Amino acid sequence: MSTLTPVVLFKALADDTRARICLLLAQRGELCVCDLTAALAASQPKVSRHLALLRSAGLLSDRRAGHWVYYRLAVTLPSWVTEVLDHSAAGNVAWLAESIARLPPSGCCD
Amino acid sequence: MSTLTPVVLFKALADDTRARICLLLAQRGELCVCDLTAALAASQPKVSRHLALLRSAGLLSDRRAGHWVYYRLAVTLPSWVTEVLDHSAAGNVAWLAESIARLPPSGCCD
DNA sequence: TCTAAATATACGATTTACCGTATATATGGG
DNA sequence: CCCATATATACGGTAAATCGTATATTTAGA
Repeated sequence: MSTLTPVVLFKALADDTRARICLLLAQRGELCVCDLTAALAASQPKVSRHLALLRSAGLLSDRRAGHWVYYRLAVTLPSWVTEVLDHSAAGNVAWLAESIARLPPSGCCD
Repeated sequence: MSTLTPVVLFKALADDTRARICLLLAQRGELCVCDLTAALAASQPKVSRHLALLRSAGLLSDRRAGHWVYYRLAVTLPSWVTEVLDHSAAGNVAWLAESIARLPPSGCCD
């Protein structure tokens, strides 16, 4: 796990899929892979690959519950990272809404 | 000039040279190309190329004064972008200090 | 223990990003 | 005008990122 310098963070977020995942999680707290796959309208391997990258960058943590794996922002995140994510999410509500609209109303795993 | 979505911003910052330029400017306000070249210990074409990229992304504005060209963060920046830059600069003082240390004490153009 | 569903990884192929070097442009002074 | 300085751009070449497709892994339940 490398140190979370500005460049490391920005590289991690420098992709549409990953930026949306992180801002969605900043807003929603926790989502499972199938929710994210739906929200992003992307293929499952694509989403998984990007989740793995974010996880190994130290940005996300995962939790398995039965068939499903839930992702959230890592709790140990430096405060400046949290600020970056929160302000980015707050300042781009319309942009994020495109993905939120595709989220199953009450989660995909009912 | 494209719209400044999260990904566009993060891509712009996803490079050591560009991240340092932007955070230096967030902290210092205005710097000329030769100052930046010194601070980053990088070649002049390299710095110029990255400055051009940041300028055409709408992040920076430039001002010519005689031989020198001064760069600063664009004044029209959305507030969430300013927040991202300010928090990143504030949360990475030690990382930024490596570059600050190379800045000529009173600017390169005396 | 066999199967189906959810998620993760592997592998090439293609695109994109970055760099060094060379060259162009602009500015002010002699 | 011509020259020196500061800055910008052009051109390949190389490295890195991303993707689609195929396959592996994990889990719960019949």
